[in-house]
Amino acid sequence: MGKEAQAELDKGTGPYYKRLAGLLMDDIRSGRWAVGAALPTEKELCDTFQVSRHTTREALRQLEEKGLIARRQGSGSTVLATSPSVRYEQNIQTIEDMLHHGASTRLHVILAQEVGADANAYSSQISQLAKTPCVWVRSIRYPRNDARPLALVDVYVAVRSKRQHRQLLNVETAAKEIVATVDVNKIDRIDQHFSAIIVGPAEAKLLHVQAGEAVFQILRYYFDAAGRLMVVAHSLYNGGLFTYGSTLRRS
Amino acid sequence: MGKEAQAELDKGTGPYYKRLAGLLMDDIRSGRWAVGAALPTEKELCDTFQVSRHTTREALRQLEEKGLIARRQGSGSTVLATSPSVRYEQNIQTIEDMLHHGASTRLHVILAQEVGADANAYSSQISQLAKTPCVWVRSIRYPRNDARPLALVDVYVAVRSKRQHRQLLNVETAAKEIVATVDVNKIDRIDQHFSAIIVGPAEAKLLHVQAGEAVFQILRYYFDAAGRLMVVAHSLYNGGLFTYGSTLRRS
DNA sequence: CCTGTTAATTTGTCCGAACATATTATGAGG
DNA sequence: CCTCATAATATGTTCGGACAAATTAACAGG
Repeated sequence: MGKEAQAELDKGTGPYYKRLAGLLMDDIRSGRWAVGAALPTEKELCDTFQVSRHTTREALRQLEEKGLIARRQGSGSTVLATSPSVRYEQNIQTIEDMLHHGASTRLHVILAQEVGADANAYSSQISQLAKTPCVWVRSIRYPRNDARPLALVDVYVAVRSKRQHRQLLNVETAAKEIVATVDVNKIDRIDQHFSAIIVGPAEAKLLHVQAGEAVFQILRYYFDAAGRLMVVAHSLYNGGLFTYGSTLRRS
Repeated sequence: MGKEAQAELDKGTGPYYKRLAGLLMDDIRSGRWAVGAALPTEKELCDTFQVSRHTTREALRQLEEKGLIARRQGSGSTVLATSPSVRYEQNIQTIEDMLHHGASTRLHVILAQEVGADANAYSSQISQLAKTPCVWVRSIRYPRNDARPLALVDVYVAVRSKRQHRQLLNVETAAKEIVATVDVNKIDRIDQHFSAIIVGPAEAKLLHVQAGEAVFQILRYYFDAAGRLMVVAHSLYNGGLFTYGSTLRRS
């Protein structure tokens, strides 16, 4: 029985574990094992292909890295997908990096207060999803060497500690506290929504643009590893001064 | 000499290879080995920490996966970075996925022609960067069940084969050919630029919106694995009908 | 001094074995 | 029939050894 399988491996080129991984990928793609179904055990693969457990495990590791299978100690391996998902990744060191705000801009907090769940859609989402009080911090972002406002940023933070609460309500320390909350090391997932809208009169005044101008709106939801909504950030960028750029690389 | 190092390992908890990986990460972060410098060889690590080569290799594999070191057969391991870069990734199956255009929209090509390097900024970039002829395909994207145009899409394709050239210049087949060119399996990097602008009269007419409305502009550059610019796509979305959303996950 | 060959070094691949740990199946007892 | 302890199963961790393949260092010859 294992004779033919072993011959199959010998046909290929390169390391055995890669050949085995390739064969298993072909089998998965062709539907030999459905998504959710169990793969043969390591021992069975060893016997079938006449290779050591080390080689088998190395092959399975390849499949795992490609996101094709999941392995569970004591249980076995199951098929997750029939073809490797193509992933593009964004490399960032800080959230500020992502927003392209480094030392080149400065943030001026103009308002920091606690809001109820009925204040607006964002605060209600925070209150409902995070089940904590919500603090609203409004600030204006200016480019360095330019007096014209770059963006109006409304941040809604789910308060998780007394200290955080105190820092957020202080106009002097709110910005720093937000950056600490939206630390890359704490944030697991970011949902982003980009759109173009015509600015309303109130926001236009704050952005120093004429009502009826185009503004670039970014709405971001920050979640931690536990899936808890930490922060909602609503930014309105002066359309003429700002474009958002990002690079996605295949991983 | 190795006694203290071994004791260091025994202090921790969990598998040895993880402890060793942790110790090495600490050392790298603290600058014990500068970026670009060589790590101790596997044998040296084995002797120092009194573990088998398998354990050492597993630890080094962890560092490699985090992008902290590079390993080269015959040469050794060198430090790439002092701290793991935080990476957020976007999972997509097709580029259409990324654009949130599935079966829910249809594309109508209205123009397909070859353009010179002097036609506009995009075609000149194509011609200069890709050093090939450039075909310009203009199309309108409609939502299903809606006659109002969703977007005006100008695509500039670097022509790389006679067949591709023929397909692109045919209004019937251009769309399909573009999708084939911008296949996820061929595209290695995507540069994106988002902005909000006030639509000009010509584009407004095509989008069936009033001049002076806000439109959402996305400019995308698609590069293949060799770093060659394959396609430039310039999209103008009806601001009222479209928002672009994406989810970034930590990897 | 430069060059091409050889030897030493270093990581990559592969095998065999053993025990640890998590999960699942079994079965006795209520 | 349900529950809980036990056994069987499967992956995880770790050791030891051996050879392959790539790189680098040493060296002899021109």
